[in-house]
Formats: sequence, structure tokens, C-alpha cells
Amino acid sequence: MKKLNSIRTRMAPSPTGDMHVGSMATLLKNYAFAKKHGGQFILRIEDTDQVRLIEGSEAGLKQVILDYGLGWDEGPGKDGGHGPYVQSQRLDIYRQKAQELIDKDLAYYCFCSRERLEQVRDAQRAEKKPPRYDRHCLNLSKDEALKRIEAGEEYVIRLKVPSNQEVKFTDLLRGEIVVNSNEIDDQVLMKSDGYPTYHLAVVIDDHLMEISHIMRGEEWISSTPKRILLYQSFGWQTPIYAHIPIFLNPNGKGKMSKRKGTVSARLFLDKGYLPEAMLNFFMILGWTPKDQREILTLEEYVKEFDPKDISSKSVVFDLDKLKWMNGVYIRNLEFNQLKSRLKPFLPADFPLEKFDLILPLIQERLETLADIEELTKFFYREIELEQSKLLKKADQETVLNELDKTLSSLNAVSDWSIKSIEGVIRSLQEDNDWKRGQYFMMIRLAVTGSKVSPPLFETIHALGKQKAGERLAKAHQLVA
RNA sequence: GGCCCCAUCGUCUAGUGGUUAGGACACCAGGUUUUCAUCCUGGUAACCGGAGUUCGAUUCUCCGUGGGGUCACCA
Repeated sequence: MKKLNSIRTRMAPSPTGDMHVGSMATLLKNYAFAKKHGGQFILRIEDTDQVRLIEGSEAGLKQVILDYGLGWDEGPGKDGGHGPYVQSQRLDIYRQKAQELIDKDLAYYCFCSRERLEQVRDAQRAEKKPPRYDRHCLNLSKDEALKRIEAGEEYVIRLKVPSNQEVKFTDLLRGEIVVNSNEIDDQVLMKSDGYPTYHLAVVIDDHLMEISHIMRGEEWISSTPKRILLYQSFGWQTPIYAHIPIFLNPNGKGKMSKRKGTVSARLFLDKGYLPEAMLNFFMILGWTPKDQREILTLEEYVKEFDPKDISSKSVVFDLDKLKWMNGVYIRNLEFNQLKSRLKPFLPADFPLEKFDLILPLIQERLETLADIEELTKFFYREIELEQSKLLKKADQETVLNELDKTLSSLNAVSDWSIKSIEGVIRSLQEDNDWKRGQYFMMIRLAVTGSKVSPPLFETIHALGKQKAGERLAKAHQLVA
């Protein structure tokens, strides 16, 4: 039962490594658009480059999509009647279609060696002309070509690009884009290893899989005319294109790249970013809902997203804003949720029995889940103390007196509740007329080793009577 | 370099032929507070330039400038 004009989108990653955050953001838009219209989102694996193929990365790609809370309606392992969804399993189709173009005289065999092509390009570059195939093999007769193939010569199949023709397509964000066909190279369609190039495979697959809308990175705009030509050669209707702005490096310079920082969708998760925060960040980069709110769920996004409203300008991947957003999501997490999300980030020496005690003290201080170690390590690891810091705001005698009395008073606390601890320390401060800021900070330093920590009484409480006592004693020793 | 795309605070954006050009992050200041964080309040900060159209352009057109992308038997 085929619905006419049904919305079908796809994402077609190639298994040559980790998925890029830009790809994940694009995937999200394809996913959302299909969902919004009750259509299908298809996952296709583009493994036509046998050289760059990386073992296991197809599985990694699929897993990271799932880990981000997304999925696909059709794809490898989920047949929707348009399979197979892995290009290396569709070679017969590509070969047959390429042959069709040869038969129609819209493509031709080329025997040029890589060396010759390189020479030609070098010469063109030297003359400051755009490097382009010189059509050396364009006019070989079919008989001659077939003879050379039979003799075992290596060959590729190239598209015969018509000269001086306007090639037009409509981009959903930008309107009509026109390119003269003289600008387009005679693209290789079939490689000498018998695999199709991306350009051929993608057109054939998108057509056979009945993809209605193609949303992909802006970096593909300049290759779209070639594809339009291919659609025309086959006599097929072109899908609707929307080229999505690419991510720029956080410093604003150039396409986001590995060299300049993290680009792997997986790695952001490993660094303690929540998938839902990542998705939300992707949503608002280059798009806002009508009411301009910035925190929204996937469901809301699916409902409100319209590719037409995406900004057509490249966007800086603003890590500050991502961190802020991640913090918002962490703060909004319900206790047990946060607890289980944090599990993979706990250091080996983290005292699990104190998890419930410590967690509430740091939840609003976490920017990423991975911050847990830095924020809590003083609870369970040796701290470093400097005498000078303890004595910064008061003389030796005062500090020793403060430490002494605090230690013995805390030792006398029987129920070890936050309230009791607070009562003891506050009355010490008042009774002895100590300077509050100085005294509290000194105790904080003695107990945590840092000027920055969660609230003092809660911290002492979570630390436990014994450990707190030990630290105060140690500080006393250090100062004396 | 050829071709293509783009242009509102530092960043992401809203917006209109006549607005005190709005919001968010970041930054700064103040408040809450035992520090930090959270939270609250306030502040600094933008229509790339030049022509044209118009009574009037940030908004429409053209040119320039700047930024980005792309030019493989990689996708």
C-alpha cells in the first residue's frame, strides 16, 4: 500500500569512522521531518569506498544513533521493501544502471591512468585553470573500448556532461540555484574496482528508495548539479533538496574539523554530554521555534520543525552554549536518573555508599557528567593543604584555637546531622567572636583542601565524623 | 584561482519599508549566600560598505568587501 507523495528522508553515512556531530545534526533534521509528516526515515550505509572502510564502524554508527535516542524506520536489519540498505550489496544494480547510460550514449569508458590524470590536472593548475578531466577518452569508439576492456585494461565509466547548458535545481532554503554545465567535470560513475562512485550510487538509491526530500550539509551544494544531470540522464524526477548550514569551528574559522577539537558524536557522550542536550543544541543551531524558546524536547521539535525556517548561514559550534545547555539538562534530571547516568563516569575509588549523600551537593555544579570526579574527589582522596593558605586571614594562634575547638566540639556531636553540625559551628563562631568569613573559609580549606566546595555543613556531614576529624587534626598539625 | 553559498550584538538568533532593533549564551555589576554553583535583578554590546528605488531603508535591487564551501577512480 503505497501512499502517494509520502515523505521519505534518509541519512547515508559511510562506515569510515566515527559519526561527526554535523552528521548527527543533519540526521536529526531528516528524522524529525519524516516523523512530523508520518513518513519514513531511512538509514543507508554507503560503503563504496573499499579503501577507507573501517571494520566495525557500521555497528558504531548504528549504535551512536540509538544512543542519541534516535532510530530509523528502514535500514540495515529493518527491511521496508526497498533493500538492501548497504551499497556493497547493491553492486548489480549500479552496474546495470551504468550500462544503461553507456547504451544511451550518456556515459563513456575511460582508460586514462591516475598518473595521466594527475599530470593533466597539474598542468591546468599551473595555468591557473580549474582542474578538470580533459575528455581524452570521450571519442573512443565503443568497439575500440570493448576491445581494450577484453584485453584486460583497467577502465572507469564517466558521465558525458553536455556542454553549455543551464543546470537548475531548487534548494528549499535558498531558492533556485543555476550552474552552467561547462563548470561540471565528466564525473566518474564506476570505478576501476567495479564499485560505483558516491555520485552514481546515491542517485540510484535515492530514486529506488523513493526518497522525497534530501537534507544534507551545505558542502554538497556544488556537487548537486552533477546529480541533477544524472537524474536527467535516467529520466527520473529529482527529489527536493535542502542544504543545511555546516558547523564552523568554535573559534569561527573554517568547517568544524578534528584538528580544532572534538567532532565525534560519540566523543561528546563520552565527555559527559547528555544526548538530549546534544539534540536540543543541534535543534537551536540555525533554527528557533516561533516563540523563540531554546529548551525543547524531541517531541516538541518534531511538531514545530520546518526545514524552510532553517537559517541559511553557517553556524559556529558554540561550546559555551552547549555547556550551559548541558548544565540545564543535568539540573533538571530527577535524582535516580542522574544517579544512573553518572555511573559510567564514577572513578574506581568513588565511595558508592556515600553516593546519595554527595550527589545532591554537586548536581547544580555539574556542567558535564564527567565533572563528577573533579567535584567530588576531596571526599575520598587525600587532599593537599598549604599552611600559608590556612593562615592567610588570621594569625597562627587564632587558627590553632579555631581548629582545636571545632575538632573537639564536632567530636562531641552524637547524632551527626547537618543541623547539629551547623549548630556547633555557628555557636562556636558566635561565642568566640571569630570573623565568620575567615573562620568558615579556614574550616572549608582544612576539610576540603579547596576554597571552592559545596556548602560547608553538608560537606562535613557527607565526609563523616571520622574523616572530618582527621582532616581538622591534620590541619592543626600543619599549622602548629 | 574558477564556480557556488552566505552576511543583525563576540556567538546563536527574532524582527519590520517608519521599532527605544527583542531574546539566549558569554561578559560585567548588584542581590541571595559561609566559598563556588544555582537562583533573581540590572548593564555593556549589532543591522559590513557604497550606490540606487522610495517621503523614508536594517528590511527591496545592484556593485564592492568580508566569511564559508567546493573543485579525486573520498564520501
